[in-house]
Amino acid sequence: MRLSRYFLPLLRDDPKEAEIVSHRLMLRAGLVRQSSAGIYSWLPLGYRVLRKIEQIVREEQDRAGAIELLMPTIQPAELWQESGRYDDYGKEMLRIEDRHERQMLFGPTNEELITAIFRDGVKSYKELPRILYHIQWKFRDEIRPRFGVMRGREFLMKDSYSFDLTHDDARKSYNRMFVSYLRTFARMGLKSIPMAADTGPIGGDLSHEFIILADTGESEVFCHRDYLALETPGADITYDSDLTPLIGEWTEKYAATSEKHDAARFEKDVAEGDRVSARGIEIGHIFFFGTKYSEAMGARVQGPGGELVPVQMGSYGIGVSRLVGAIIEASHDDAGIIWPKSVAPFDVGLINLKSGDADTDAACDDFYERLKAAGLDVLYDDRDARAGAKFTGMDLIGLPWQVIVGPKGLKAGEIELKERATGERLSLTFDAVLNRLVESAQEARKEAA
RNA sequence: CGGGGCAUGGCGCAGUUUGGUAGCGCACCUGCUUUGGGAGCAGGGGGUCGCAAGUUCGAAUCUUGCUGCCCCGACCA
Repeated sequence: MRLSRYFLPLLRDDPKEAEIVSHRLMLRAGLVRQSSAGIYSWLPLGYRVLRKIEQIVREEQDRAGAIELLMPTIQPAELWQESGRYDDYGKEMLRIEDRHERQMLFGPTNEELITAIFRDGVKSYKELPRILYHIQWKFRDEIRPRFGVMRGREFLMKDSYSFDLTHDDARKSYNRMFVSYLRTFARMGLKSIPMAADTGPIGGDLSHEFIILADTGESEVFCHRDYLALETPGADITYDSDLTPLIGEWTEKYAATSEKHDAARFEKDVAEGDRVSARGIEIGHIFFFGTKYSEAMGARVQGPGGELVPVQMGSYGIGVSRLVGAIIEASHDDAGIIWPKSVAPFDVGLINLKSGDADTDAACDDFYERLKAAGLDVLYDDRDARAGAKFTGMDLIGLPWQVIVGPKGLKAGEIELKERATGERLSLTFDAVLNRLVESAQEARKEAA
């Protein structure tokens, strides 16, 4: 993409409403614009990141055996009256009346709708287990939206729902999602820690929040230091195998959010030097809630003995749009964002240091085509702007690699390759730069596979 | 929802105390000179000062009401 033809409104100054770093950088780097409190438009660059994150989530859901579908944003009130949550949910639910004066709502979550779909489609235990998921916009009319997309009112969420015949089977589904979450976040360069959590209005008795540590996190969290060094399961994980030992490894030591925190136990079970108390950002939350909805809504199947039993259910959420902010919180410096390669909006930024100079233009145009032909996503800064402005802008938007082409280097047949994360700059030939970038892309693909 | 604050061009701000017809920096447009980490000079475009009512010869400025947004707290992917 040529920057001269792109839509990338950068801000030089910090907008005053943005308090935390991810929010500031998202506005400055032209990722989002606020529409109203807690509601954002995703500008082209931000939308690219959002889609990359969404795709990783999707791939790891699919790998874990979940099946994608798509439910609507607008739901009928009756379903929620069936489950009893129409009244329970309170003002956080945006209620809407259609032209026939029918009560509707903008879905804050989808347990009711998915339970209704499942109940109407599945009658036998032979069709279990199933995990269904979708990635769809949700609306929760938060009392106080803040922190940009981290606590918006409208947000993109991946929500999965598991259906099983028995409690034991349901636990297996829970474990699948547990492991897939570890992998999902690791692929985005995030070190997530599963923590015992409250179930809140979703209900149920088994729940983990997936937390990344960050000073700007909304909640206080406590855990054993060992979790920070635990290795994420690889792509070769077999979801059909017994995941219990793996789950054990990730849950045996102390880890809890403030709601579930037990200071006495923390001090007893964890040696002083191993105690981590920090702030954290919740990026995923999984629940097992048994028959809470299937009972209320009559989602029953026939078991092997012909008996009619309510299905055992769980639900599993990932805040996709929140992750954009969370990743920036975890990966930035004074100059701007540092995107992990897996979610970067473009693989590489190509900087023409002297637009208008025939030789430099020709070299850049040619290399731009070569990079694209090699399968790389390139943002080519071909604007007629000064070098300094281009450097600053490119650092701000945080693409993993920068290729810097100017008349001085060209005389020696060399261009520069700069790695955003380390700041390391190398003078290399065009071919060497191309090779390195292709290698980097291949490595990234290998990590994903 | 309780407490606090803000609203003036795309962004950041001054002007409001003491009413006189809107200004600065950046960004944007034109030209010239520049050109490897946010250039210089000159010229230029863009704002019914959040909305409404009131006071006044005259309101960004005073009064009243409303709205939007931000921050702290309780609640939440």
